[in-house]
Amino acid sequence: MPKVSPEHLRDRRDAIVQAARTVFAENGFDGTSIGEIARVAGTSDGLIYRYFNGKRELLSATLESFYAEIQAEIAAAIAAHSGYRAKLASLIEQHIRVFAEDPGICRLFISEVRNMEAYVGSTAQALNRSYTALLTPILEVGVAEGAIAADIDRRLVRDMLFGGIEHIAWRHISTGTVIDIPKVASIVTATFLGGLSIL
Amino acid sequence: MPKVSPEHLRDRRDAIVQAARTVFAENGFDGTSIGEIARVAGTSDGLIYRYFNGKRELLSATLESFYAEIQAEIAAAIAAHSGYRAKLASLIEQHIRVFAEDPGICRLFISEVRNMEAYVGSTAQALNRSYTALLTPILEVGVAEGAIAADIDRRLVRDMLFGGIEHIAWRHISTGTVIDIPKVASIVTATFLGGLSIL
Amino acid sequence: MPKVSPEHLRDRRDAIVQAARTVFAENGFDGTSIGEIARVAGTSDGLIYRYFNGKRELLSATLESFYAEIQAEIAAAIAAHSGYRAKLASLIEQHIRVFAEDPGICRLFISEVRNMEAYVGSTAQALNRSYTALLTPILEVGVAEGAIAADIDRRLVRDMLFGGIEHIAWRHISTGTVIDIPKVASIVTATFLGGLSIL
Amino acid sequence: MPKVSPEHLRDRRDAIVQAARTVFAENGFDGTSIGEIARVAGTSDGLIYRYFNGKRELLSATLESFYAEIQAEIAAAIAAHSGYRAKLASLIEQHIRVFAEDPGICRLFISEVRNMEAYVGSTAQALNRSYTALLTPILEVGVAEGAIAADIDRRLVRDMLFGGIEHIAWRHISTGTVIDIPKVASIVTATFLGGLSIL
DNA sequence: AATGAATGAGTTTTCATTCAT
DNA sequence: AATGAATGAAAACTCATTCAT
Repeated sequence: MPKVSPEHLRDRRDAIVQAARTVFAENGFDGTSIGEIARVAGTSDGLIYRYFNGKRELLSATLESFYAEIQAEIAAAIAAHSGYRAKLASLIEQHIRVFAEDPGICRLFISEVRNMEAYVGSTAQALNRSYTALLTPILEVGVAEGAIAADIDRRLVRDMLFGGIEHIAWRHISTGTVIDIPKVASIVTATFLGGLSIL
Repeated sequence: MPKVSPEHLRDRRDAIVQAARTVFAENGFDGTSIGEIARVAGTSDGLIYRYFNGKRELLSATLESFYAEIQAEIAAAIAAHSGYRAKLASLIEQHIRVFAEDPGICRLFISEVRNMEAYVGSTAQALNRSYTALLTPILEVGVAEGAIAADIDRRLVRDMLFGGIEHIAWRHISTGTVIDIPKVASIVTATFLGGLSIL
Repeated sequence: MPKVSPEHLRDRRDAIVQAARTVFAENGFDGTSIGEIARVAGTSDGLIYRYFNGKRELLSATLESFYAEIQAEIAAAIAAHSGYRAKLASLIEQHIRVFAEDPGICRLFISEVRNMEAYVGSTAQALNRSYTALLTPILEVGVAEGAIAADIDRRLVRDMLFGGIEHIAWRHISTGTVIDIPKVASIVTATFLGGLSIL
Repeated sequence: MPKVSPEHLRDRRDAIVQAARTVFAENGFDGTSIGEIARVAGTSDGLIYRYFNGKRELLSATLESFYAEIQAEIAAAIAAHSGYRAKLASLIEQHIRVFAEDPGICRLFISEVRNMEAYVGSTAQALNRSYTALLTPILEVGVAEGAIAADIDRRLVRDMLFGGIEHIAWRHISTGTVIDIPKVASIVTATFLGGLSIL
């Protein structure tokens, strides 16, 4: 008979992850101390080590939580549209929105995650793969529609698209200018639609 | 009559910058200690502070050295071609090459520099701006040729292009796969040529 | 239910302050390293920063502990006598005794505290003010008794008295000669009684 | 045949001492770096070590220069008056003036010199002794005049007088209030005249 | 004589992590 | 399960001093 209910444990864990997300986003990985996270989460330093095997693992969990949150959301948005063009437009707009609305995580991802010692094979990488893989079925629809060449390099497109958006978002974050999401989304969409099309 | 020849000073400085470039590239900014750089440069910790006002300034100098090295090179490559399409293809190929050939700096730039507290207005930003600005005149040629719409958002294109390439390069770096530069360059070029074209 | 008893915490803190008192007194503020204090206190460097926000604050705590110790003692001695002359004599003798018996702190106070960047408004200043203020009511008694002019500059007297004693004590400390407390006290007392008297 | 004239050497030395005086007075002993003194003196770090065997010795030279400057001055002022009372008044006023006009050195002396490891037997001590010894002949005049008891403890009086003035001056320095020299001097003088007198 | 580059020891401070309670 | 005291290993940075030039 556990003194503490599983729900309680789950809540504790969530509280820690939530706190970590806030603080990591604000100060970056190296700029964040476990103590600060504990303070924000309302727990003790030590407890964090019961739930996570160190700072790095907590970062993974943080990103996992972030991706879990956005991925379903974006998948739904894509599913709500039909046709290659509309789906692509939807993905681009949603993705820009995510970066624009949570610059902290955006920054965290850019500056820390890619750098993770063991990025290859890491949870973070898997999550990112899974996330960017949202693009693949859209491309398949495009191929099926005959709008895109069948032999297109899917991963290359993925990189171009997400990398481009990342830079755009980052520029706005770092200069502090507001991003006009629909407008930017439509330009990016048009560029890629044009670039990928079979003439 | 200086006691130590200017060449000597210059060499020392270069050695430090070179060492910093290596170590920063390997371990990132926070992951690098001045002591490690000193060790690699064959100097003492203290001396580094004679040449640079702290770690941050050393990072700036490192990036400066990197950009100085590549910028002229790429500018020359672009100048060697005429016509919007050829120039753009040249820029893209050269840029991919840079990232592919110096993954360490690539990673450093991605993971640290963007994050610099004072990125806006920093040396690093200025250098990067100056570097990516290589694209602008090419776009102007495209506009002049009537291939690109005159009201195109230059900065957006810049972000899309360099961001996309960064991601492509990063994927190869992080997965350890060799990048087929000419092939990737041609795909990227084709995509952008298509995407930017006035139909 | 704290994991560590409050007594333990208190003891730790006291041990650190005690150690600091010893080492500061021996080597002065700048001449003392946190590491040395930690060694003497039997703790680690890091722990000291849990109890005090840096070296300066530890110095404050050290002086606080010192003043707390002597002030009540001297106040009691003064209260035990009646009449302006007897009270003044008592204060002077006790003060000389303090300096003579704890030359280290005496030296610390003279050489470091006065110099504290933010002496004005600092804890140290407040403590010292509170301590030297022991003289004021005695002077009031003297005025009431008609022995001292009512318009006497109390602060000036305070400075003359405590400054004079400080020098006397210091000379003995620095030359290593034993101070004959009753004798010196009686001379100083006589001088001030004479000097302050209304003829 | 020296390339550099003795005058030049002397000037160099003086420039260094002068610079040291300024900087030490401003920042204290530990707060001053040789480099800073060299910068102010317009020389190199290394040269200072040709003239002085280290920082400590430079401090000694600095104080020596200071005392040499004021001692003759005060001695002259005393000699200009006759009679025990007038001479004492003159000494007190001049001494207060010195402290009030050069708070930096005052602070330096208080905070650093007394603390010198080898204070006893040090140059600094000798200088201070020689300086405060200006009081002794005045007391002898007082004894000769029958105004002061012959068996008075000269050193005790010395300490009381100079210590008292030091505190008064320090209070004004640290609180930033202007000291009314003639007024303070007259009060101090009156107090000591009263206190030392044979009734 | 003069320089100032070079050293390297020393300092304060921070923090991930552990573990007794 | 939870705490938070305790550790100890860095790490950035400073500076007195030396010495080649």
